[in-house]
Amino acid sequence: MYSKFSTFSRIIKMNTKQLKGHIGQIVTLKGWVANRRESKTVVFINLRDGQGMCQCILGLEGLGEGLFQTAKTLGQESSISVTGKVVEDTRQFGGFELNATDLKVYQNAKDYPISNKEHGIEFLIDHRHLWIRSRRQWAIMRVRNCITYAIHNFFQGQDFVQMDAPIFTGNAAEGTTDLFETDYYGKPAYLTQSGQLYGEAMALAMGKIYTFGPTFRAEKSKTRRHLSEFWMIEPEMAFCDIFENMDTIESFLRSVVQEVLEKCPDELKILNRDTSNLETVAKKFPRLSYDEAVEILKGNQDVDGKNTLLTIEEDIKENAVRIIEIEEDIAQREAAIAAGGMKKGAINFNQNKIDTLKQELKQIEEDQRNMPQWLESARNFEYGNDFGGSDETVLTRLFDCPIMVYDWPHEIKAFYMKRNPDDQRFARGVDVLAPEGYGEIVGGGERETSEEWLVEKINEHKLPMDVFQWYLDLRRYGSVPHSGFGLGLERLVAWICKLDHVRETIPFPRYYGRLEP
RNA sequence: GCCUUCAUAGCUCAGCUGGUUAGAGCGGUUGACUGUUAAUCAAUAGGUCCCUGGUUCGAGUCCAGGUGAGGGCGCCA
Repeated sequence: MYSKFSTFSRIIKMNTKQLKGHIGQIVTLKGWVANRRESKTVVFINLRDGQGMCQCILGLEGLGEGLFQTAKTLGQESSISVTGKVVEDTRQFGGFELNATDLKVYQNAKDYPISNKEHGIEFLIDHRHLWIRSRRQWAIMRVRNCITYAIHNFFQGQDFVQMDAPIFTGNAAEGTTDLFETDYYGKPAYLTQSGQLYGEAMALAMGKIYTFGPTFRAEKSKTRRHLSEFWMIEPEMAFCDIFENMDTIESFLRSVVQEVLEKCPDELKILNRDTSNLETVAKKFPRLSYDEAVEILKGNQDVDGKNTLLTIEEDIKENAVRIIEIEEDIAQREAAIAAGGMKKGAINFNQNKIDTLKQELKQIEEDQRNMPQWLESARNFEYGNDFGGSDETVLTRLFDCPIMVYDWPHEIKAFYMKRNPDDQRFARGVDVLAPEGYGEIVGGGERETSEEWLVEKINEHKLPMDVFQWYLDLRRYGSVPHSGFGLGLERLVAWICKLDHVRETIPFPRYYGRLEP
């Protein structure tokens, strides 16, 4: 309010999140036209400014003839500034609207490509630079931001030191996955697939550390769970065994989810997220050994009186019933439209309903094609193998919160995993599987401490010994029990927002075949 | 790499066992309407039916190959 220009002092610049407490005052909002409707003497504009939304009433009376005519021509996503009086209106998103007395147009945009109608994924991804402006994407990006903040919050609050691991690496560390090769001053270098080995070194320097950085994998995966470039959080803790590690993972995930629930209720509402499926993180996460998990997966052991295979079979039957329902619904609506005599508004409504139903139908039909294969895979699961994506979905079907699977056959885990001293068949790895079909969001474990064992494993995996000499130094000088894990940020965002694809969790996704925009 | 589904207007989709001039809704444009939430109502413009070849009197529709996309498996977070 401090201004030597008394004539300007009554006008306050602010964003749409700050309107509360300014009812009756004249304020200025700057933003973009998200939507516009008009009648003879009034134009309604949904103004978005990145913080939120506010409906602005641009009336002939308040603006005068000239500005009112301008307001009528504004296209979607025009950039404007509106001055007016703040009025409470509980019907509006945010609870307020602005009665305009002045309008400034930065640019009158024409033919904005993304309409309020539904679009296909290919079109939207091609327009990702604009798509991120839309309501749903706005909500996702804000949840992602909240999650990022909550992650730092958790670790910083527990005296972890954040470190940045190198992105260029000289060797394919774990040897398994396909890496992106680049030219590094004439030598081949690879984009990192994990900062873990460097994290271990840093943990022995700092006690507790976490990395938060990009990760690159050149896997030609075409699934809703994979990206070529994604962000991973990798904590590493000295003097920590697998059970303390699991305790940390559990309180970490619980803390992040609860912070999102607390800080992003509006965003989760926009996403139609049923938050009761997130509140379950308050419960103790079930911890299953690999052996137990296999028994449940194969249907030999029930959980709370429910059987995995029978439950999936029931899901398939329910889907079949739903398909018939949808087909009948569509047929009825199409017949009603074809019969004629329907008002245009009613036709429009039914047409939209048909579109939505068809979308749902496509999705269910796809599930129906895939689910029998999942059942087959679960039934024929061979003890000793790693779980596949579908096995994770089948296994987690019976749980409503994340579960932890630990003590895996050592042959299928990375060379640096510690053997269970009580049973040499197993390595002390742990995977966290999210509910609702999201699968593995965390992979981690306790690390091998013995130089001798590590050398044996490196040879067994046929990895080049020379590049691991620095890593073996960590076992030569003050080796201690230590553990850590890796969390896939995008998979966590996808689960918390309940998205059907990780590509919506990151501003500009990079995945097989996609490099633009 | 394997399996599977698909490609028609700017967008989302119909188009049946091959048959005259290619259909709807949304969006665009023009007009009507004091309060709308993807407003409503009327009029109007808008097409290389992904590409190449084949079958046929006749192909958006059938067949073969190609290209592009969605999804599942493998691999993984």
